[in-house]
Amino acid sequence: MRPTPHPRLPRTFPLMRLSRSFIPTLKETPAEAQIASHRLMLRAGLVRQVASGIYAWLPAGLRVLDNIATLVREEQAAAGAQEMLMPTLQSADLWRESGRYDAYGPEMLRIRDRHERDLLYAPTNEELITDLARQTIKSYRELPQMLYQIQWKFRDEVRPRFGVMRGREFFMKDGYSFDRDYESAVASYRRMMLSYMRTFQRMGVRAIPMLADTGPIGGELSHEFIVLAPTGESQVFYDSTLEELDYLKSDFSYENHEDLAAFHGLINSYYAATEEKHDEARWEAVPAANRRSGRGIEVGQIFYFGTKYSDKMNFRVAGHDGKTITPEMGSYGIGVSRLVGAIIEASHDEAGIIWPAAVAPFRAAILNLRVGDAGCDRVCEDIYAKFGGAALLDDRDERAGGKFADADLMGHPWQIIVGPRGVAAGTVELKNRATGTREEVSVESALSRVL
RNA sequence: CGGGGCGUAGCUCAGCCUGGUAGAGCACCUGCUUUGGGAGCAGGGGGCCGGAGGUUCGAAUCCUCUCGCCCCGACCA
Repeated sequence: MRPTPHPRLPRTFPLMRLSRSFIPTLKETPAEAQIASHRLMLRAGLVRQVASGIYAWLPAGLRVLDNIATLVREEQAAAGAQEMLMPTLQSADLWRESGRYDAYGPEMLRIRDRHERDLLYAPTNEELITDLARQTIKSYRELPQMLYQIQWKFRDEVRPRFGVMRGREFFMKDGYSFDRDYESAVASYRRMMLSYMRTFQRMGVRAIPMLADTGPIGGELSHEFIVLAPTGESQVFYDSTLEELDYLKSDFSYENHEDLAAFHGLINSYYAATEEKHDEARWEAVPAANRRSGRGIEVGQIFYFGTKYSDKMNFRVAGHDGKTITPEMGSYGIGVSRLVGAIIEASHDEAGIIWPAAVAPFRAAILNLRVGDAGCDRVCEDIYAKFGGAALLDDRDERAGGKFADADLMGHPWQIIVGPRGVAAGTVELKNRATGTREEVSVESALSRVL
């Protein structure tokens, strides 16, 4: 049988038979993992730690990473952002221009090549993107521009922890806007914010936008997007209405400035703040039933920073009247690898992960409870072929209990359980991981429910 | 970077105090029995006891140094 591409994945995977797969699940919890998502990622065979804060992504984990990245790409495209790819290793000279080479501190990983030139492993890319923009963009008529990449970054954290959520190497979408003036920059900012809300909603997590500290620039043009997780870096407070808003059904247009302003106003009309910006008086004004508080992990952040980099790096273009103007910039991040951990923190139980369908490595697991039984094998292969790579077939010569436990652990949204009893009756059992519901259904009905 | 802890089989750990040449459970391999929520019996493979140096007739065990990992704090896309 020829490999079939996963319908949603940019990568082509081979068919996934568990008996032939590299998905090393662990019955026991590795000693180094303390929190749920870290434990479950190791146990479900998604990642293996290579060094402190650095992980190898195994086949199932890579699928999740890809699914998240695909959702990000689709929503970035919808908002008009263009994807590109920047190098991880960069010359220190660019960073000396902005002054950040010295300002950044020991979190920046510095490297020296054979010619004794200073390099660094980029933790973010304002310098590089500004350099590319200034080489190319000469007129206000070439603005606005919205560019992004999804690339590995490195921050040499003093103390990496919580697995992939606070690692040193991380996979992140970083985007940058260039605009001719403040008004246009604000529209770019709001456009990204709307795109973020749609992106997170499609992933099956509710990331709450919170006003972040904007430093000397001020205004309401920096937000952090936070998912509740016990291991979060800050205490957060918000109005639960922010969990209910449906941005996918809303018809805010990316092109219409009034729509964008209305959207921004809607978000800011509900209370949401981290510990540092918490305001007791405003909190008291939130209806008691709507108050939500807890630890929160940041999965995205956006900010407008005006001409901070364009000015320092001498990025100028010709304006409408022929005079020189300095483009206004913003930057926009989504922690793709961090989201894998954050989603698990938000969606798991005693038995394992509960994947939201949009990011699950496999839509379903097909459990063959009696490998070698002609009927079971035939039904399983039939179902499996129809999934075209989107399902995982557990064809291992294992006991039923072990298959159930692994399927629960790996968190597939659906389990299609094929046993001799059902096969004789022409049915399979369909289990929903999230609700735990199991029902006897025909093969056709199982397929139509899951596919 | 301050404080604490841990490195022994793929995983979880015992052994270390009181030195005598390496263990358990799970996993893995073979056979038989079993077969719908991590089976049973029998047999088997697998460890430079993180690394280096020292003390000793003898070191997983004692001493020194070193590397790695984890936890608390400060920090944190």
